Amino acid sequence: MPTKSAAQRRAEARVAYDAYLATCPSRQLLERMGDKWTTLVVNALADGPQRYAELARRIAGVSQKMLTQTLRALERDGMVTRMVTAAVPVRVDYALTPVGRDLLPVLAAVKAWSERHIEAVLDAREAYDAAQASRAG
Amino acid sequence: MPTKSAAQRRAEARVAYDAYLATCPSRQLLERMGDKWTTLVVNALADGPQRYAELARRIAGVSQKMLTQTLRALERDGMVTRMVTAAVPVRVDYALTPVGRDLLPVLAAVKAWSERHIEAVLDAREAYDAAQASRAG
DNA sequence: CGGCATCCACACGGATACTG
DNA sequence: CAGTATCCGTGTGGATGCCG
Repeated sequence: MPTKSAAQRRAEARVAYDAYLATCPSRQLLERMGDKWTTLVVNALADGPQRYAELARRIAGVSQKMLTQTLRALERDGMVTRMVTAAVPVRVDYALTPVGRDLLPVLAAVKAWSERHIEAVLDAREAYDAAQASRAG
Repeated sequence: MPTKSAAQRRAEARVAYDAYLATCPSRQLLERMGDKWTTLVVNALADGPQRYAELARRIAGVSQKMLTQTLRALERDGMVTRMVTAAVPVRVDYALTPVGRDLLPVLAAVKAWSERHIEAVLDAREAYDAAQASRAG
C-alpha cells in the first residue's frame, strides 16, 4: 500500500488541525465563549461580586448544574474568583478577576456589532426564508 | 391553588428568559459565533472570495456537512454571499458581505484578548488542576 | 445556601454513500 | 465540483434528588 486512502489522509488532517486548534489561544477563548452561559455570567458579574443565588436569579434560565459548571470553568481559567465564607448557611461570592474584567471590552465589541447590524441580519433572514419558501411551493 | 410551585415559577422564568434571549441582538450573534466553525469560516474568507473546495482545504478539520451548514447559516444572516457560476463542473464562490466583514474587528478583539492573557489562563488552569489533584490524593 | 450525583432526551456533528 | 441524504455515536444540558 504505497498510497494512503482519502479517508486516511482526511483523518490525519483532522488530527493535525485539532492539535492546532487545541493550542490556538483565540480558539480556547472562543470555546469558552461558545457555551451558552459563559458570557451571561461574565456580564452579570460586571456589576461587581455576587453570591451564587444572586447569579442564579439574574440569569433566570440557567440550571444550577450549568451555573456551577460555568463558574467552575471560569474559575479554573482564572477569570473568576470564588470566595467561601464559613457560616451557617454557607456564603459563596463570585467576582471577576482582572483577566475576566478584560473580557468586558470584547463583549462590548460583540454588542456593538449586534446593535449595528441586527436589522440587516433580520431582513436578510426574512428574505432568505421567503426565497426558500417560494422554491418549495 | 393560590400559590405556584417552585418548579412552575422556575419554568415560567425560563420561558420569559428564553424569549428575552431570543430577541437580544447580542445573543443572536453569540449563538452564531458559538458554533465550532463560524469563526473559522469568517476568518478564512477574510482574505477574499473563495471556492467551496478552497474553504474545505483551509479549514482542514471540517466535514462537508458542517461546512455547508455553516455557510448556509451565514448566508441566511446576510454575512456571506454565495455565487454560483454555471459551468461543468459547477463553480461556487463564497465571499463576506460588508456586514460579515464588520465581524473581523470583533474577532480581532477576541484574538487580542487571547494573546494578552493566554499565559495567565494556562497558569491558572495548571494551578487549579494541581489543587484539585492534591485534594483527591 | 450552595452544591454534587444521577438519569435521560435531544441536538450537534462526524462518516459514508449517492447526485446534478 | 459542490453538494444532499442518511445513519449513528457522543456531548450538552435540563430535571430531580440528596448532602454538608
